[in-house]
Amino acid sequence: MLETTDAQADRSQITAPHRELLDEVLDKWSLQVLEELCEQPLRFNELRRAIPAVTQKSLTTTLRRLERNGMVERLVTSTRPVAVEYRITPLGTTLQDLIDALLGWTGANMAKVERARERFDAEA
Amino acid sequence: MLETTDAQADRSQITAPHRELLDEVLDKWSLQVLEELCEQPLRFNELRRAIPAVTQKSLTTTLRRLERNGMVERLVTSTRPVAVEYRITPLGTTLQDLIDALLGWTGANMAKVERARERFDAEA
DNA sequence: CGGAATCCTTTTCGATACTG
DNA sequence: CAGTATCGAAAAGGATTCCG
Repeated sequence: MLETTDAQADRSQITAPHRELLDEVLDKWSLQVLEELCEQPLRFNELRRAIPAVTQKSLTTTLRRLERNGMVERLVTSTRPVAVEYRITPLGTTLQDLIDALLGWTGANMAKVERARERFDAEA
Repeated sequence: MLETTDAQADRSQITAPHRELLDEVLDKWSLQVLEELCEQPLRFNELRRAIPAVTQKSLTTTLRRLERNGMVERLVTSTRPVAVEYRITPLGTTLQDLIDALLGWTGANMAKVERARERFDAEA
């Protein structure tokens, strides 16, 4: 049978909200921010230093989105110059294994990918 | 000690090429294309129909990138109107478990994320 | 059928300046 | 310190037209 059963079909039946969530949580900067915060809570400028390539604007956007999605929480200490600490939430930690798996995958397959790229670029 | 050992540090020591690869392979359309091709080889217009929201331009770009990275292969049959079939490569299939895990994660946590969003939007 | 080429609109982005 | 506001440049995306 070529037709899938209902039980088989549900794997490809991913709804748009699910994909949008992955987009928000797995993008370039989110991934790096989550990596850092999984290790330890950090303040805004500590994150900037930990991820040198990120601009202040992008970091703000990324943190707001992660906060909105419940991945990180923002703790404000009302001292003289305010101190803002970002830390991973329990929900955020559920992503850690997946992120590790993704990074593990790149580590394991990067060489093959680069050879594929060379082949592709060569024939063009 | 706050300093990480060399052994601990390598988890966060992800190089830029690794992240770029994830960006190319996990983006919005790539994810859906890989899902489809993991199930069965498809032709260009079959993919368009399987992913109604994608434009011809975006699909072309996505397929070229996946092909360049060795995730899919492009098979041209020189019939009268050419037939082009796309199929997942062995390297591409190594991503399937990760994609399934990602989709599983969204399924398991989507409700929590939506509640987090409501809380966040409410206090704003 | 499977695109490439073009045009145009729309996000996105970095840089800069300013604020509590 | 931790942002917001603004502006211009750059990149991405959609619609349309054309081609082997």
